[in-house]
Amino acid sequence: MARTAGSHSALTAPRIREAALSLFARHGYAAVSMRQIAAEVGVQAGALYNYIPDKQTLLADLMRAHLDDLLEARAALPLRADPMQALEDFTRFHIRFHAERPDAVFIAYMELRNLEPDNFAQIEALRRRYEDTLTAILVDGQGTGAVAVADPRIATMAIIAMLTGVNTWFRQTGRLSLDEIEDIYWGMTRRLVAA
Amino acid sequence: MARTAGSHSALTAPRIREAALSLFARHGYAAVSMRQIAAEVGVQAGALYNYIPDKQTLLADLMRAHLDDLLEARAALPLRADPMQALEDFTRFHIRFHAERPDAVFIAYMELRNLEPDNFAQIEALRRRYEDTLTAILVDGQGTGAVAVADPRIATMAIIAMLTGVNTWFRQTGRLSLDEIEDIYWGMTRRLVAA
DNA sequence: GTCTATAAGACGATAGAC
DNA sequence: GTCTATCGTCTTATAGAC
Repeated sequence: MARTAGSHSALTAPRIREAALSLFARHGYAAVSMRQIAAEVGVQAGALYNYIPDKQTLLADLMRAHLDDLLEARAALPLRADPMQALEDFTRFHIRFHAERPDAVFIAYMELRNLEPDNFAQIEALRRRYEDTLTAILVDGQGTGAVAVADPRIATMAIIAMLTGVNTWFRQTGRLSLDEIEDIYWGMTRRLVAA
Repeated sequence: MARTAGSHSALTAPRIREAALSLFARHGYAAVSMRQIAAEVGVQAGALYNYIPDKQTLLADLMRAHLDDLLEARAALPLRADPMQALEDFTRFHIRFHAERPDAVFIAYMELRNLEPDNFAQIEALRRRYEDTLTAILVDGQGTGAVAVADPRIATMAIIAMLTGVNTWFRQTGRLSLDEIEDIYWGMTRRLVAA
């Protein structure tokens, strides 16, 4: 990890973000020092300030980048016309996307309270936009009669909490593959909302 | 909040726990200083050490007390013989118990990573015992034919994540009462597992 | 662009007076 | 049982050499 002095900006910036993501997820934003991040990258603490204005901005940028990725990946997914097909696509996409980046997911949820008000409002707005894509599918399904839920907004929160919960126990080396997990959760989601 | 000197042990100990619970939930264990807790209680920082050996023990005790409460309250609930009735009781109990103590619930989940290994193992064992009471209901229901799930352990994690998720958005002043929320979630849980 | 050195202050925890 | 005072260490962030 030791580095020699010189110009490395193109490499150092993403390495700082990776180190911070991993350390924040493992120990929490408040418990991680700039010195720890610098040590992981292989520079001295002062050098970090060539890339980030301060620790708070680093955290907010990591969270914003994660939610931007999520919304972009979601938007790239073709939206099938049949509501139950659209819901299946959402379910599988959500599980897979979140399983692939557990550190970012963990931080985006756990460190909300460490955001200053402006940053908090921005991040929450992005999260809400993602939730709304699921609510839209459920409302559409109610229109066609394929979906029957007491309250689409509550069902949205329930489904997202259920699916994101996979991250609390999923390990690549576990007894179930991600494909199998997707199948099981799609089965539960389908029954949860089907008319 | 100012206090005069003297003997207050019977009052001070629970006040320290309440202050720590509230501050840890709001800002996170690592971000809260002993001086902040002391200020909330109305004593100087040094005085806290008449009641707690150190900050880590304070955190572990709060989490253990919460899970002990949870297991005790669950055990006090009569277990109805019919699996779907037992599941309804579990669903309503879980939502109500968790909605009544959001700070403790938040801490018990968010601060696991700040526990030293011994404390972590203890807390996780308690949590697992609680989860197992739900798995037992589902397995029982599979036996009678009332329940059909692909995997009782996965269904357990899915249901608990879904129900605990209420705490991320529920506010006493919101548009739905806790009774209404219980009804909606019981409807979703029932459909999720019903044969 | 990274280094060393440092400013200015907060941290957990303890000692001894009362 | 709580106070004041303090120890030794750590913190974020900056300044100036190279």
